[in-house]
Amino acid sequence: MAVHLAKGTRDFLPPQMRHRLAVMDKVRAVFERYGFEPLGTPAFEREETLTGKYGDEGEKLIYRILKRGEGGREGDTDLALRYDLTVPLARVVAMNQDLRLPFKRWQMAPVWRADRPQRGRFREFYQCDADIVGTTSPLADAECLAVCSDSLTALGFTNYVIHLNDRRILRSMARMAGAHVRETTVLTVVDKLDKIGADAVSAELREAGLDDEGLARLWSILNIPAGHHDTLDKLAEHLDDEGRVGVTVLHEVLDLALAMGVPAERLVVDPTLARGLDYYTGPVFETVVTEPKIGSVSGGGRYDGLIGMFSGQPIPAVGVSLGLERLITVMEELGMVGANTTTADVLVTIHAPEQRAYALKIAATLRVGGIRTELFLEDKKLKAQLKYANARGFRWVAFAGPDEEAAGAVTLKDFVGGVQRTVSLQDAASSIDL
RNA sequence: GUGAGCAUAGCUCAGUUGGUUAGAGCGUCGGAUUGUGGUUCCGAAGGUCGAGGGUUCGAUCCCCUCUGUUCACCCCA
Repeated sequence: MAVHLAKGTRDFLPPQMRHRLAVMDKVRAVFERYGFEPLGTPAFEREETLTGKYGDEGEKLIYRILKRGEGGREGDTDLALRYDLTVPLARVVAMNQDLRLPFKRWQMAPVWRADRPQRGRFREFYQCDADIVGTTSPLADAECLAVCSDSLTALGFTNYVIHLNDRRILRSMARMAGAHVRETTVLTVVDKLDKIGADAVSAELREAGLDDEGLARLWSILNIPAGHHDTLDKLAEHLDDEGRVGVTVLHEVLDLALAMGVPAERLVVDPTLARGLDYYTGPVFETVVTEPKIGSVSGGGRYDGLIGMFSGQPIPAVGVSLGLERLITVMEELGMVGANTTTADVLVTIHAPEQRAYALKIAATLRVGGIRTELFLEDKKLKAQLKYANARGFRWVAFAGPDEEAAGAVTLKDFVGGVQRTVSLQDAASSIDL
């Protein structure tokens, strides 16, 4: 029994797989409702495609693939598993400059990260992405927020909040705190605010080299309560020119998202939201659910410089990514998962070896009639076959003994009402109402 | 990369202050007369008590190492 899964990976048995597919179907329906088109890319990319895009922390988590042959034995790598779906998209856009812009694509696929697994975190997980390439219009940013909100609503979530900020606001904020301190240091510490509290944040920042004046300026910004335009107005008073550009853009994105139907209480401007990925340049956002505490279920933002890293031609883009397993973990905890049902609706029994040919005919007839039909594959008593049907969650059982066969009929039993009736073979499919 | 906990049947867990045949519930399989499920009853299969080493007359139980796993930090979906 020394058989194990690779760390951070999982099998999905039929009940889980059904649920995953149902979730993906709902999200995909939302993506397509907004006009996003499907895209597929390889599981692995050339190493240099992925490196230098995610920042130091992210880069460490990239799975690299050894070279085939001699180089591999020496530890050389030249390929890497995709870390997200955004960088591969940027590569696709750079390689297909005849794409008509704006290009809107969705993609749902596994990505891999060499992380230490824990609750809601895996080494292989699915991202559900929707991105808009080729426009700087804040309409695109707002649409990503709307898609995110609609997806969560479609899945039945009611307790999520999308936190919105802007990379330029964050940069400006760090600058106001003290130009001599590294921006990322400030943002990393600030990001921990809700976890470790204000005092600990101050202590860490002072340790990082912030003086009292800088700290005071920083806190006057961080203490601005999360909200809507009021938050942005106050932010503008404390930031420099670049920060105010971010503020202006967020005013617009916020208005547009609300106009697109994102509920006001599900969207909030949050000056403390920082995002780690290097490639973001403008608005950034992250969705958290208030009930089970489990990181974020979705994240995204604008990355106007990424595609240019591949093609030299700067092409703006913005996108949102939903984490499938995060969504599912939350849904499971909240009891949002539906009942477990079999794939087929009807089980056709084989009454006795003499009726086997007739049973096959029944199954074939039902299938032609569009009914999802499973045939019992073993030689067992009717009782055992019914037990099987019940245990597996079939709603209907079809059986035919010598009497039915002689009459060209079939008996259909509905487990729900416990009633059964015998109908002609032609009428069988239409007699099953689900 | 850092820290802590856990590891007994397919699953969830008991248990032995170290002592002859390690238990339960659920699940699985079979049975309760002739062509009928869910409930009930009866029965069966299934464990080298994570792996290796040590202490001991004797270890599933104590010690060490390893592996797996969970949770937290970092970071993130």
